[in-house]
Parts: sequence; structure tokens; C-alpha cells
Amino acid sequence: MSEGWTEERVARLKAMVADKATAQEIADALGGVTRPAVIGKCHRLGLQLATPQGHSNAASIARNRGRTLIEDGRAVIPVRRTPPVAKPAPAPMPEPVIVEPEIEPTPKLWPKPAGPEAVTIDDLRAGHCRMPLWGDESRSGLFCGKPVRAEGQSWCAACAKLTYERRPIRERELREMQQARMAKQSRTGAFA
DNA sequence: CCCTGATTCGC
DNA sequence: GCGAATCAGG
Repeated sequence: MSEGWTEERVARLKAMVADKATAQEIADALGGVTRPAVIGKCHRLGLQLATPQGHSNAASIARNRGRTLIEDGRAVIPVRRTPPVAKPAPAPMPEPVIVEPEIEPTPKLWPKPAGPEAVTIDDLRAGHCRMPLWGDESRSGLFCGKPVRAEGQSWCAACAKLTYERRPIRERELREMQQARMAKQSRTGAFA
């Protein structure tokens, strides 16, 4: 059932490569082949797929793979990347930018009781959860102050969860379903 | 995590 | 020759 790389399919492949289509797009369009298959075919044909962003030439690839590349008879030593030097820079950030949640915090759960980490706006630093602890009228002026989930974020795990209760949609699952469907089509040789 | 292309290597 | 597995970058 496998079509193999017929002249026509190779022609389509070439056309799409010339059109800067990605390997995935080409694989989807042709059907019956996977992305690595397309890449492998291009490689054997001597075709070069469009380079999306930064990285490009074989030299950088080889370097990145930790292999040595002979250039002009000399071995190119893999360049070591920025190493060890830890990053101290903890927390300047003078003016805390408070991003208001689009979704109102659930009234029932609001305001939160101030924990021991609670801080005033003057003591609010990067890494401090910026969730205000006051609900409406009773402005206590205290912020949650617990450690944020990750550097650069605004809320601690608890406050983040509290804020975004609603889960959007599992895009990952949708994608996987689509891919599974396409894979099945390919195997069966059946197309809608 | 997602995506990308490149290379390797058993088939 | 083929392409899945694996790799590395963004």
C-alpha cells in the first residue's frame, strides 16, 4: 500500500520545500509519511528545508551536537556555553507592576486571610506573591507575599489556582487526537 | 512544554 | 533507500 517516493510525490515535496513549507506540513500534505521521513528524504535529495529562525548551518549543528567538525583541516573545538557562574541578582524591581486578574476572585474565598508572609506594598519584592489580601472596602494594604511559582511570575501557587479556577481546554489532548486520527488514515490508506 | 530541522543507523 | 529514534536549538 505504500506509495513510496514516486516521481510525483518527490515533485510535490520539492515544490513545497521551495515554498518554505515545514517538514511537518509536507508530511501532512503528502500523507503516508512522517516528518522525519520527509526530512530524511530531503537530506538524501540534497534539499535544504527552510530554516525557521536562528540556527542554520551544519557547523552550528555539529558544534551543538558536541562533535568536532573539520574545517580547513582543523578541528573546530566545540564552544562552551555560559557556564557555572551562578546568578545572584535577586530582586531589584523597585516598582511592582500589579497585573489585575481578568477574572474576579471568587467572592466566597475572598479576601484571603493574611499569612505570616504578608507584606505591605513597600516591602513587596520580586518573588513575592502580589495577590492583594483585601477584598473590597476593608483595604488592609497587605499582599500575600508567599514565594511565586517561578521567577518573573506574580502569584504563588495557591493564589494562582484561586485566580484561574477555570481551565481553558486541553489543547494537548486535542492535538494528540488529531495526530492519532491522521496516523490511522495513513495506515489505512483511507482519506476522507 | 511545544515546535523546528539534522544526523545516525538498523532495516 | 528508507525512516524512526535521537539530538539540539528556539
